[in-house]
Amino acid sequence: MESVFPGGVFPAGCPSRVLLDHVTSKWGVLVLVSLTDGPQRWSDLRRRAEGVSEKMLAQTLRTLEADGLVHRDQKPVMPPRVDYSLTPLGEELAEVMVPLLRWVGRHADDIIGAPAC
Amino acid sequence: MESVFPGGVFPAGCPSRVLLDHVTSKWGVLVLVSLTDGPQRWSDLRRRAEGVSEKMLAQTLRTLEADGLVHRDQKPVMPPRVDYSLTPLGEELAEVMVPLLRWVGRHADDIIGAPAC
DNA sequence: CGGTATCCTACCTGATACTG
DNA sequence: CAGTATCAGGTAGGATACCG
Repeated sequence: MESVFPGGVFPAGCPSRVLLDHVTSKWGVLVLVSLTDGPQRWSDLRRRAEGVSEKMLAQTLRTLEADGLVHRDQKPVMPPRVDYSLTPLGEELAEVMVPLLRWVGRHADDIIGAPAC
Repeated sequence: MESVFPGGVFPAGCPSRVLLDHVTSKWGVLVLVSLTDGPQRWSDLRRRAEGVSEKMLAQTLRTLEADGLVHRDQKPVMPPRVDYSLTPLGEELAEVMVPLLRWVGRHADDIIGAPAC
């Protein structure tokens, strides 16, 4: 592979580092990829991103929403109904993220040494 | 995009989650991508993954080496010389990681709101 | 040069309770 | 249902000093 990031990857404190931290965060990855299956509700995401706490799901969604990657659609009904979905920008990101997740899924058992999953 | 991970992304506690945490860790990403430019020494990596502490660089390299993604080549000379490089598996991973980094680099300024970088 | 060892802090996590 | 608030506890990560 030819040189991709000559002279350092990203400067520290650079916007790229901040965005990278957002999208590669433990729950950011799982939420983004989960949303590739289409709009989902809070409770869907809690179930599909298994293990996420309410606190971290809220925090993650707020960050991704502020970054313009996730859209929050709240219906003014009772009981409340909120749908989360990828924005066009988020879809674009997901397209480069999914291959990474697929690769991890394919090789994880070999690399880590599957403790029954 | 069609359904990619129906019924949840990865089960919690699954090897995929562990490997995902390794390769999407703050410094894991930077080290892996930095090594796409070829073998590099400890001091190179410290400089190119700007901001990494010695502790975290050591920890990150040990994890990636244990996962078979990074190769450590120590020459028995004085002063010591150690070269780190990607294994074939690591190269494969880098190929799906680099598009993500490129995307982040392209959009970071728009999304985060560049504070002079 | 290429690391350990030590300490310390910040954030993540988990549990519980409460609200529109 | 879809969150927010609070607090205790653990762990990832950072700063510093030292070593072969």
